[in-house]
Amino acid sequence: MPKIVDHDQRREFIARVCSEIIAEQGLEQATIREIAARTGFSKGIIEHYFDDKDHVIDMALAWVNARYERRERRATAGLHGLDALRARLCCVMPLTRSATQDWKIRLRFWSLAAIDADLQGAQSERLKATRERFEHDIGEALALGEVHANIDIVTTANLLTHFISGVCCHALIAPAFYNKRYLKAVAEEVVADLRACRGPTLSPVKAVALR
Amino acid sequence: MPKIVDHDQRREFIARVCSEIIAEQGLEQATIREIAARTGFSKGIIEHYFDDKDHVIDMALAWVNARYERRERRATAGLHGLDALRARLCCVMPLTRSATQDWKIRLRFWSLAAIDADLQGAQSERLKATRERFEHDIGEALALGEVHANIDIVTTANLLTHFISGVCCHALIAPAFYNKRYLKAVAEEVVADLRACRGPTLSPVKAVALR
Amino acid sequence: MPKIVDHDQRREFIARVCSEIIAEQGLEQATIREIAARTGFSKGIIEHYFDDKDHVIDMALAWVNARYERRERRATAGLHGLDALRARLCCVMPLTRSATQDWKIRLRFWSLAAIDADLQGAQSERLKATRERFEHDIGEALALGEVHANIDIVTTANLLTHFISGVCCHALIAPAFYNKRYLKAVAEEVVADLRACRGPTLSPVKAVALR
Amino acid sequence: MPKIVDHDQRREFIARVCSEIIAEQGLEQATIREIAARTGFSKGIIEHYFDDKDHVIDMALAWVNARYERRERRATAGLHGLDALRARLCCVMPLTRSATQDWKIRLRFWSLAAIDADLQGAQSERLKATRERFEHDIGEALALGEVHANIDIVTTANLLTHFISGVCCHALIAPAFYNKRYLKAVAEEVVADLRACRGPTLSPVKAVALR
DNA sequence: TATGAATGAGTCTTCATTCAT
DNA sequence: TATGAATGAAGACTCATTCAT
Repeated sequence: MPKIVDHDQRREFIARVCSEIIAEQGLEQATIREIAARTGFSKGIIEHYFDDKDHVIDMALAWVNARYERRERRATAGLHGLDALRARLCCVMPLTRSATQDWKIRLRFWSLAAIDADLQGAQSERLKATRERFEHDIGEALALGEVHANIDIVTTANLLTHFISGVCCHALIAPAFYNKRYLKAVAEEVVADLRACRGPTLSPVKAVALR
Repeated sequence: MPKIVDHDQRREFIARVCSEIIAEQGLEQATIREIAARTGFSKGIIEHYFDDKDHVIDMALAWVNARYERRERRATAGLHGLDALRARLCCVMPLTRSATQDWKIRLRFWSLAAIDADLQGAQSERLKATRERFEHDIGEALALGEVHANIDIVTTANLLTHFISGVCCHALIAPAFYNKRYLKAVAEEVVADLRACRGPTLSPVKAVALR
Repeated sequence: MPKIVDHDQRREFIARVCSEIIAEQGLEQATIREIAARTGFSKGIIEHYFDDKDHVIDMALAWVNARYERRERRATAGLHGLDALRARLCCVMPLTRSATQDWKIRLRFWSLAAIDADLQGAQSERLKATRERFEHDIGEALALGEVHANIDIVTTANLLTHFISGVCCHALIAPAFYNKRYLKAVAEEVVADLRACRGPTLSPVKAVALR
Repeated sequence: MPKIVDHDQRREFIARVCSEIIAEQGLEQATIREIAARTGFSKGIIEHYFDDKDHVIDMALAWVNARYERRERRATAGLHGLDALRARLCCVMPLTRSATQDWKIRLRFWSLAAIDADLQGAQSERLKATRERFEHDIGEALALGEVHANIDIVTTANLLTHFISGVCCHALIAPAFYNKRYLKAVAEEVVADLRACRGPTLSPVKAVALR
């Protein structure tokens, strides 16, 4: 019998390494050669566990998504309403190495989906899922009386996703300016504004605190 | 006697064609061969006018930016305050073919800048310039008494850039959901909210109109 | 105590599967991987029973030849003279799935032997064996008085092999034109011509029947 | 201006070299690398003149066919009837280096067509063209009174192609036995038999001469 | 006996770049 | 000024083979 190898585990390892390459060096640098070099395997072994390169990339993307969801579940466990929302925002924002990697990868696939309609479905789904988690939190907040009774949950969640995506993108391309302190303050203010029943973002009048 | 050729004009032409390739087929498809094919020039001519491929890409990006600024100047000419802001928002949003191309290209370079610190400077600068134009509009709006006297101009402009970047990204990757009607409504509501002195986005209470 | 395995039986099985791959997909598709997949064995098992891939191919060819001879023996059992010859012709012609497979494989090895003198010996031998079986039939026909007394057995057999090889090749590459009906008619006419003591093929004068 | 290169001439050169590789080493050895090595060009230059490898192979095959037709036209120029037929037979048979190369290549493509219906069309056409040239010769022979008035031209030509293909195949795989002397004798006898109005092959009674 | 993990050579292809003309 | 001929490196992928278990 040959060496016993857990295929799923081995695939997950390779997918993880691949995701790191994508995050650090870009999708184009995630070549079979580079993946082999960083995993310590030979080139041929990649084909042994995957159908082809696309399969590796797909698995890498899936692994990143799974890691994110695991992290988010852990971060929001036991929390409800605006507390859960705050945790969720902090989890998605590039405040940790993992979350930053996520955004680097996400941005690359967004840029692909923007020019390839075939890829829009998956990204669209993920966007929708994020919005629905926000809706869930806001719905709970409404039930808990944390936000104004007339709040429009779906629209608020939608606007929230826009705002968060934007600030995260900006944090990636101008990290010196939109640093972690800034992101945390944004998250806090978003929640505070929702609590004050104004909207999913900062009030321009009292937003001085952010600067 | 050599043929008289307007270097700048020819470079601009090549840069424009290159930008179209990037927007339509992606940065990776913007090969010397493809650029030569679509310009009708020979391969050698490309590097005759440019140092190397990177130079062509850089010029293409510069050309796109220049085109955008020209378009924005024209759209906001003669306008002030919130009127100028509204025009500016509609100009940046992917409501036209040009603006959509801009975003496809922008997203690709954002995804590059996210993993390459050397590229962040330029993107950061452009982000700052956008914010400052928003600040300019809001400042005028303040002077005109269109917005609340206590508004924090810089922060408001910042948040506005986040929000707009996010909604535009989403419009690119889920164009069926975040379509032009949606974008226009968002622009209108943003301006209305500012006028109502609440913030750079929709009020969750009355946001029903968007759905 | 190791599992008891009939080596020869297993080798024959693998060789047979290999021959099917060659006939259906071509020699180049007869890879270790494909053989393993279609036998249900692991890749390693193949070389456990064979020295290397060439060995498998050789055995596959031998198996095909053995199958053919078995079939021919059965088809001609109890027959003599021109009756045996007719049966032999019908047996070698691509009238059945097996015989068609034989020719597909034969043609491939002919094309190899044509450029590799090392392979000509085996093919030459097989050609000679076929000719000798034809000689045997014609010799019997002569003894039975079925053909002209002055017939040159060796030459007639030789010409017969040429003719049959040619028509079979053509049937393989233009099966719509040279179909089974055509082949059967050819076989009948060949025998009839021999009986009429003219030669191993059709008389051009009365050959209308074939059309 | 770059070095002036006649593309067609360069392509023909490469195609010819490719056809030589196929004839000498086999279709599988006709790799880009080998073609580059034997032409003296770098690998990339092949792509410069051809779309891809298949294009090279196609051109090589076309070149071989064109060379054959040129040779046949030259060999039969000014000849008619059985004289033309004799010349044609001697031209197609592997009596020269070129004709032998033709058959090595032909055999390989026959072996491909045998398992790939998509390739049968072209081979079928070529077979038909050969048969029609034979028909033409026999038709002339008929008009000249060289053959029996009742001869069935189409069938005779068909049988002739079968016979010739067979003997040529055999000459390729058993060249020691079916050597040039043998082939020439076969050609002579075929013509003699036709003239004697028996059939497109040797009479078994007097065929002793061949041995 | 049997498995399949692992390797590395070889395939086609694409591409940026150099340079002679 | 302009062309495109030519090169070589790097990409994904396939495969026979070796070998530890």
